[in-house]
Parts: sequence; C-alpha cells; structure tokens
Amino acid sequence: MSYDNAKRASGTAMKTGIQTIHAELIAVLVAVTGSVPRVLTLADGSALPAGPLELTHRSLQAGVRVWVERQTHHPLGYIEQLYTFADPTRGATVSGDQAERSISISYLGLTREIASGGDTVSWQDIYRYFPWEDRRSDPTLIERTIRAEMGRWIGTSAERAARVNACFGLDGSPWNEDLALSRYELLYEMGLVREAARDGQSNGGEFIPGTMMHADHRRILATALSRLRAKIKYRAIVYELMPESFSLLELQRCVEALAGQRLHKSNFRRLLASQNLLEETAHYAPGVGRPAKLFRFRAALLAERAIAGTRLPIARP
Amino acid sequence: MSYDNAKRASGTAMKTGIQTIHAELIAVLVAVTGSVPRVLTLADGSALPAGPLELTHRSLQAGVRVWVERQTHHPLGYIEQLYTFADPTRGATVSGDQAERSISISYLGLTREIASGGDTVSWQDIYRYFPWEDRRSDPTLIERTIRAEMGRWIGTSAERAARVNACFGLDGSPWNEDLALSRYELLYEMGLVREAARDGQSNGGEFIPGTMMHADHRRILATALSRLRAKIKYRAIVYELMPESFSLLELQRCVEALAGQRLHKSNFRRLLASQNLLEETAHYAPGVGRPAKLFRFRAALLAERAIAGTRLPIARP
DNA sequence: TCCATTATACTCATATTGAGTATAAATGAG
DNA sequence: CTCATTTATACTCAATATGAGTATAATGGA
Repeated sequence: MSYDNAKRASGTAMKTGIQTIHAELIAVLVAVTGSVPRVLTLADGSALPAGPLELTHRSLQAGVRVWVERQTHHPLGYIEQLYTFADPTRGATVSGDQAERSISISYLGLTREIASGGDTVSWQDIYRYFPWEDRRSDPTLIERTIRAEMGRWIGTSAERAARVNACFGLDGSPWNEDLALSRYELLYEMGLVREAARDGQSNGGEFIPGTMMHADHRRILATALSRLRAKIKYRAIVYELMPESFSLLELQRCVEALAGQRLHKSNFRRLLASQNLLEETAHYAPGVGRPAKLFRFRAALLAERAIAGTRLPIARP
Repeated sequence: MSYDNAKRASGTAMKTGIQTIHAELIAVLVAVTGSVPRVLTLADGSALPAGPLELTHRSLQAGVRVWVERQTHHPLGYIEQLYTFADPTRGATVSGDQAERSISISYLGLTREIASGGDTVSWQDIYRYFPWEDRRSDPTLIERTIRAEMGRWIGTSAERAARVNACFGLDGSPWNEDLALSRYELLYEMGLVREAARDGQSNGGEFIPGTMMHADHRRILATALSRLRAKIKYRAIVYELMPESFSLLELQRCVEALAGQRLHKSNFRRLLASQNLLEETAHYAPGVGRPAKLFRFRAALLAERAIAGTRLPIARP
C-alpha cells in the first residue's frame, strides 16, 4: 500500500455537499549553522510553522514572507513553493454534518539562523528526522539498523528489491542524495517510520531511528530536503545560507551539510572557480593552521540568477 | 513592475472577514505529434481545461486523473503537480459583500494525442502561444520582432540589460531552453504580451507575436513548458509521449519538439546508448531511404524510475 | 626550531562532449 | 540494372571535464 493509499484508507467523512475549504501555509525554513542543516520548528520540534491563508495576503509568496518575518524578525531571502497537499482526512472536523477540507501549501525558505523570538519556536538539526540521510561520518546506518526489516518487506518480489536498491543505493546502485523524499515515502510504505503506524499501517517489528512529526510535516520536510539538494547543483542558492564573507572550506562544509556527503576538496574548489561565483576579499580567517582567504559572492550574481542548466547535445547551425 | 506586482495592483476587494475559498484544478495535458508539441485546450485554444476540486476526490492527483480521463477517454500516464496560485483578484465574485478567494492548483500530464470527445476541446501547437520558444528553424524571431521594444524598456539600466540578456541568450549569454517561464514573465513585465495590457499594464507600442489566453493560463502553460524541458534532461519521461515502438530519429524529433532546439544526431544517439533506456525490436520502419530499426523502452525502466541525477564532486572514503 | 594543522597549487590518467567523416541499406528515375 | 538520392549507422579525434591525488605554503604553539 503506498503512502497515498494509506492516507486515503483512513479517510471517513467523504460526502458530497457544501464544503468549506480551509487553506493553510506551511513553511520549511532552513539555515545551515556550522556543519548542521537546521529547520525552524514549533512545539519542541514536532511541527513545522504553519498559519492560515488570510485574505489580506496579496499572494501566497507574500503571505509566507509576512508570516515568517513576523515570527523570526529577520528578512527572508529565497522563497520557493514546494507542494500542495489536499487531504480529505487530515483535520477533518466533522462538525454539524459539514466536512471540512484542508489544503496545505508548503514553502521552502532559506535564511541564516538567528535567535527566534517565540517561546516554543526552535531550530532543529534536520538529520534528527532523517538520520539515514546524513552519510558524512557514517554511511552505514541503513545497513546496521534496518536492512533486515527491509528484506522482510521485499520478500521474493524482484520489483520491490529493485525499488529499494535504487532508492537506498544498495547492491551496486549509486546513492543519490536527491532521493530523500522517495526514501521517506518508501520507508512509510514499508511501515518503518512511526507515522505509518500512527496512520494505521500495521508493522511487525522495528522502526528506523528518527523523530516523528505532527501530521505529514515530516514528509513536507523531506520534500524540502530533496528539492534543496537537487537545487544546489544547478542554482547558486547556497548564497542565501552563508554570511557576508566566508572561507572556501566553510562553503564546502555548508554544501556538505545539505548534501549529507563529504566532498572532494580540490575538485570542489575547481568547480567553484569555473562557475565564477566568488570574489576574494582582502581578509583572512584566523584560526589554527594557515589562515584561509575570505571570499564573498559576486554582486552581479543577483542579476544573472539562472546560471547554467543541464545540457542536451545541441546541434549548431 | 513585476508580474506579481501588476496582478496585485489590479486587486480591489481586499477585506478580512468570512471567506469562502474556492479551489480549482487546472490541467496542462501535453502530447507530441510528429514534430509538434501540443496542449489540450478549451474554447478554441483560449483556455486550459479546469474543473473544481470535489470532496469526492481522494487526492489532488486522483482528482486530475479522474477529470482528465472523463474528458479525453484515455488513460493518463505521467502526472506532476506544477504550481499553486492564489490570486485574490481573479474570479473575485463579490456577491453579498463576501469576497471569494480562488486557489488554482495546476498539473502537468503527459499523453499521446487522441481524438478528444468534447466539442470545444482541441489540441493546439504549444508554440502558437510562445513562438519565440521554437528555435528549430528560425532562432532569430526575438531579434527581428521585438528587440527594439526590449531596448526601450531597458533604457539605461544595466540591471535590466543583464536580465534580458540572461533570459533571452543575447549579447554572449547562452540560450537556455528551461527559462521559458522566466521569459514569459519578463515579457509580461515589459508589457509585450497582450495579457499585460488586459491586466492594466499600459504599453507604448507593439506586442510580441503569440496567442493570448484566458486569465493566467498562458503563464501556467509556460510553467509546464519550463518544467518539462528541465525534466527531459534527467528523467526518462519522453517515454510517456512515444508510441510503443519508434525509430531513433522519431525519438530525437520528439525531444527537439519539446526543447525547441535541433539536436546533434550522433551525439544524441551516443547519449541514449549510454543511458541504456532502449532495446531493439525485430522490426524496421519503412519509408524513403534506408529503413530505421525500431526501438522500444526497456521494461525495467518502470521499476528504476529515478535514474542518475546531477553530480557533486564527491569524496570517496 | 620544528611540528601539527590547515590552505592552496599542481599533476595526470580517464571519461565525457562537441563536431565531424565514412560507410551501409533502401528507393526510384533513366 | 545502375546510379543518384535519401536516410541510417559506425567510427574518429580533438577539446574539456572529472576523479583522485601529491607537493608546497603559511600559521601558532611546544
């Protein structure tokens, strides 16, 4: 049973008639501090910040921006729409025989971490929710904790085995960091995350480590992580996550934090050089060892934006 | 003034209070027939098919699928969510002092073209709406028709010049087919598409050739084109657009139709070979000249799905 | 002074791309 | 039946890009 199917199955109040549609904005605010990718959460890390769509908002984007800036007292740089979910079951308050349908529109925003005003608002390590996605120090978590359970789910199905191998980079398939969302959804389908059990999927044994979240917030966070990982490869958006000036190693650590992978130092620098995104400052970062030159992003970058894009074998006239 | 700003400015009925949110699904159905990329439209090509979100739909995806299949009597292969717009102005029926807000959730679907049952339903050449995006035979349309107007908008602003050059591949910048949406939005901002005038943007002179659409359907179509062009480069989705078996040249023509670019024949084939997506059939396509071997997509492809993904300079342990 | 530590510069074999040329297998005109 | 025309495939080769290192340069502290 797929993620969608499971959600459906638990639905009850389906009847045609007068319906109030309730729309909600959900924000995934990401920052990278040191080598830790973090997300802004509510309720002790168990929910993403969300607010109702108000008629005063001129556009969805503007709605999120206003809302987040009020929460964090910090201007929000990059914003991007993630996905819209409309689940008839979730938040279905059947009051007075009138079903309420909820639409959730989620956004990804990039900032730098600052002390948040709110009380229950806190920044959490993203890998708290997806320990298996962080392969920087130990790429074997999956193997050690849950491979046996996955084997049980696979059984003798060649198709299931192929899916698991492609998603988790097992048995010869390469690991692809962009597949974070597919992996979460597959784990849900296998009943190995707690949300699956909560939503009525029975499961025979263990869960994979990782903190559960309210409703499908963890899925939304996985969507954000996937999107962000894919995007850093062809758009210079790390830019929104870095301070004014930084060393090349700091930039590398930031990308590594998001990708969940160690990168090859000199090749990473060669790549940066070829993109012509950075310019030197006159300053050096002190610290242990030889001081590193500090760089900043080229101002012109703001205008260019789009950059390269992948290639097709184009014919010239 | 940006596209969003212009939309906002024309908004009036903004008041907080009881609000009914009306949600609508909009479908961009794409097929490629011969060398023409086509889209399913209503009303003589002036609107995209759209329908209300019904409570009986189990999920948005399912809603679109049901709706489209009822319209076209043909199973829909690939579906992907595009974007959600919530515009307070559009469709704002201020009846009885109650503002109605409309949310549009758009989807991209891929099929093969078949005779559509409906009367006003028809398939239209996508480039009818974006002639400048088709550079297969004549890449100079922009130059010839509208460069002067763009110059007028740019004036002496270096920032505007940089944006135009990056978007349209002028003055040394490379043309990037994925930027179809940015180009449409920029043309709107410049007042060079008719929608801009309709929405209250004054403009001094000419419009760029291209058929106008209802509401912001043309923008949604541009979103679909951008997404599709980006996606064919890293996911094997052309598959949904091709018949059971086909020659390599037919496949090339299909990709060219979507990309709006001619491709280099032998390099395209080398790429295909390296991806291992195809397998030979025993048949040949007759016609003038040497008959071409017919291929089909490998069945295993369905299971693998995700494929490669772009690369980071990864460090090995 | 010399060593641990981090920064930066080079090197080099291999793979991937861009851009063609050469050869093969059909059709139809004369 | 032969040859020009047309399309299909096979190769070639230089220019780049990538993966994986090694070598050398600056620091602060023992």
